[in-house]
Amino acid sequence: MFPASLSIGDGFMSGFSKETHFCAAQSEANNDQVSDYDATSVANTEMMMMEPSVGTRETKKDEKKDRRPRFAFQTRSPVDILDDGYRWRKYGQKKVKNNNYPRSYYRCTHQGCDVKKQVQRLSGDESVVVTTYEGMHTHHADKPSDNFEQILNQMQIYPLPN
DNA sequence: CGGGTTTGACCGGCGC
DNA sequence: GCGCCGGTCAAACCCG
Repeated sequence: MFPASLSIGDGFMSGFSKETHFCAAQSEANNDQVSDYDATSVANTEMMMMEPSVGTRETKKDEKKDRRPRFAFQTRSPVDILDDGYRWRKYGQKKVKNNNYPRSYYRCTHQGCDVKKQVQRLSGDESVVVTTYEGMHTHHADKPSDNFEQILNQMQIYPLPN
């Protein structure tokens, strides 16, 4: 399972700084009570979270504010839209190199919350969806809590430098 | 009508 | 400087 994640690694990390750390964890989203969305047909989720790239690029005039946490996790799911309890507005879709499938860009619609995420499906393995979160939510999800939200919450407690 | 998607244009960084 | 590449804008469009 992880050879796969490595191969896609340089694929979807192309937009990130080269030396972004990331460690891996596994979680199993078992959903006995399916609520109202069929995006819960998630078999298992291999997630890796990356630390906010520390001091890697100071090329421009010292931008100290741009270090926002980024998490990426990949999910084996037939659908692209993983409903995590937040409301997203799509603001772009691009085809990236080395991938037949487009990458979608979403932004959190909550006011004052500029969390972004991008969703990309693997070209080699179309059953895997890579979701990348960028930034922290300044509010609570408006959907009732499920596995997803709890996972995200735990991830976002992670310490920030500064 | 209000909010979310679609889609090509636009833009900035980077490598040559 | 130019062109590629990834990310964003925004106008049109869609849909409840």
